[in-house]
Amino acid sequence: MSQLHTADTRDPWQAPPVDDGDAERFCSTCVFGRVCMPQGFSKDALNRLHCLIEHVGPFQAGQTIFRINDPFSAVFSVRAGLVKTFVIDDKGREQVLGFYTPGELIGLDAVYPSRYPCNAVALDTTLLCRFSFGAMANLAQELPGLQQTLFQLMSKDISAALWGKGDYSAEEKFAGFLLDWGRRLARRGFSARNFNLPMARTDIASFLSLAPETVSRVIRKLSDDGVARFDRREVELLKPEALRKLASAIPNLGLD
Amino acid sequence: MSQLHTADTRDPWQAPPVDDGDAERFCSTCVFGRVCMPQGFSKDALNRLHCLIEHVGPFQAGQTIFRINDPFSAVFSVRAGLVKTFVIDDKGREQVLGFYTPGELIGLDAVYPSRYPCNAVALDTTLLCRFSFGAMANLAQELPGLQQTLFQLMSKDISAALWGKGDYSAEEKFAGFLLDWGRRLARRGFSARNFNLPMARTDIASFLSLAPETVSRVIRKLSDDGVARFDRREVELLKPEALRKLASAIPNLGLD
DNA sequence: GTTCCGGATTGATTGAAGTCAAGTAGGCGC
DNA sequence: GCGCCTACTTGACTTCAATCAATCCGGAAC
Repeated sequence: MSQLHTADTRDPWQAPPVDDGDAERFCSTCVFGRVCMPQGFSKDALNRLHCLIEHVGPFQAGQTIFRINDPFSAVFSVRAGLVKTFVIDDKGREQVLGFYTPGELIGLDAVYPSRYPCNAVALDTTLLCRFSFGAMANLAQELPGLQQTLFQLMSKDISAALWGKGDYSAEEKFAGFLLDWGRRLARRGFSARNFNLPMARTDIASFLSLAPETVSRVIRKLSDDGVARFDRREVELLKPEALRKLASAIPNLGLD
Repeated sequence: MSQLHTADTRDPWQAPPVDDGDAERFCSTCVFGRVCMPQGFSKDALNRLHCLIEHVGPFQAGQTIFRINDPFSAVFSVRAGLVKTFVIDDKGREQVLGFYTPGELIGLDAVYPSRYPCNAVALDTTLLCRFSFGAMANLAQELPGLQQTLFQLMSKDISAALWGKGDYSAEEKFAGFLLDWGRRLARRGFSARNFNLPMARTDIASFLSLAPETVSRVIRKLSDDGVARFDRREVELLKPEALRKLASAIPNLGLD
């Protein structure tokens, strides 16, 4: 593939590393923020750390970041955009495992089998930071803080994976999803009341193990009840308390 | 509480550390086996490692090992017996999160919040190894192999937590559960065809997000179809292939 | 503007599993 | 042995969400 394509269609993996001076803007909300940003680590360590981080992208909506069974070598932090991970079951139906918004980390579940256990695709124009896991682990050998960060991130992912286990009504699941999404955006300084649900209804439905029609009906019901206002993919939570009450059936498993 | 009770009712936490020379028997199947057993580590490291491992128990069936929100300091490896972890939702209903059979590790999901995110109780007379996580992490700082083991175990737990996510029929879920349980027993050298399901039907039901009645009916159906034979809690898989076909709907997410 | 298309919504019907209620069977203490 | 208690099973009925089928709507291309 030629390098002379437009920026939008070139192979995202071939994009040159960029230093666009946006560390403040992006890295401050990244889960690795405290690792990458110059505080607490020696200049030497930081230099080595920066050598093992690579900016990749942009990926356009629909482009694959990794495929199930690809050999594992790196985890990815979302800098901008949106990523979903999913598997395909034996009947060809897609099961969405997670959505990743800027600041969140993808791929820690691939460490053990040394292969990615799922597929990851961009749902929107997406920029990523690629962290070589082997190099990270080596560095963690010398930096207790980094080791601890990795342990914590992985531990958190266990709890996150357990989220929603149990049989809950469609309304409870969706309420929990809305609140969770708002909370994650709020971490980056956005409103937790007024936000965008940038993924397709079908993907939300798959993630919650519901039919798209059911999601539609739940949205209708929440609108009718005045609990939230939906306009296309925009959401405004009018009665967060009502949502919290609905979602309270779902245990939180140590997620903040 | 007096130390003069019978062995069976004394506080399990007060049991003195034992060196019953059973390392070969128990530790060889433990997930930490290669860590605890003298291979690849210096004598010094091993001594320090053994200092941070404590044998606890026996816990009798029904006894609590830790409670949700207890401050986290250690992970536990099951030496003998059976443990279940669970949370209680806001309506007082129990959601079982996992069962742990000898050789398996409990508590890695507690690292991040530094509190246990669930309860753990013994379902049978249970012996545990208690590993101080802080001490482990310190040691991992010097032993790359130990650090890698911890990363792998945590990564595996992420995939394990994701198991069964998706909407599957009661029969598919139960078939997957049977095969998974057999596989885990097989790791310890037991038969994967002929084994015991030592937990209550209610607990299996909760784990699979089914009603106990539904589990009963699925068992009945599998019996009628000649797929497996059930006698009380004993199981014999007569047509493992049929089970595998049923369970094939559930993606395996990198579990062996 | 008009057309086309895919995602989203709505309605009608079905079906799998939950609930409720009753009955059975082991295991244990006496 | 007997009774009791708990776990499990079975049957009848209900319900929530899936499925099937028909629109609807908004955005992109022309």
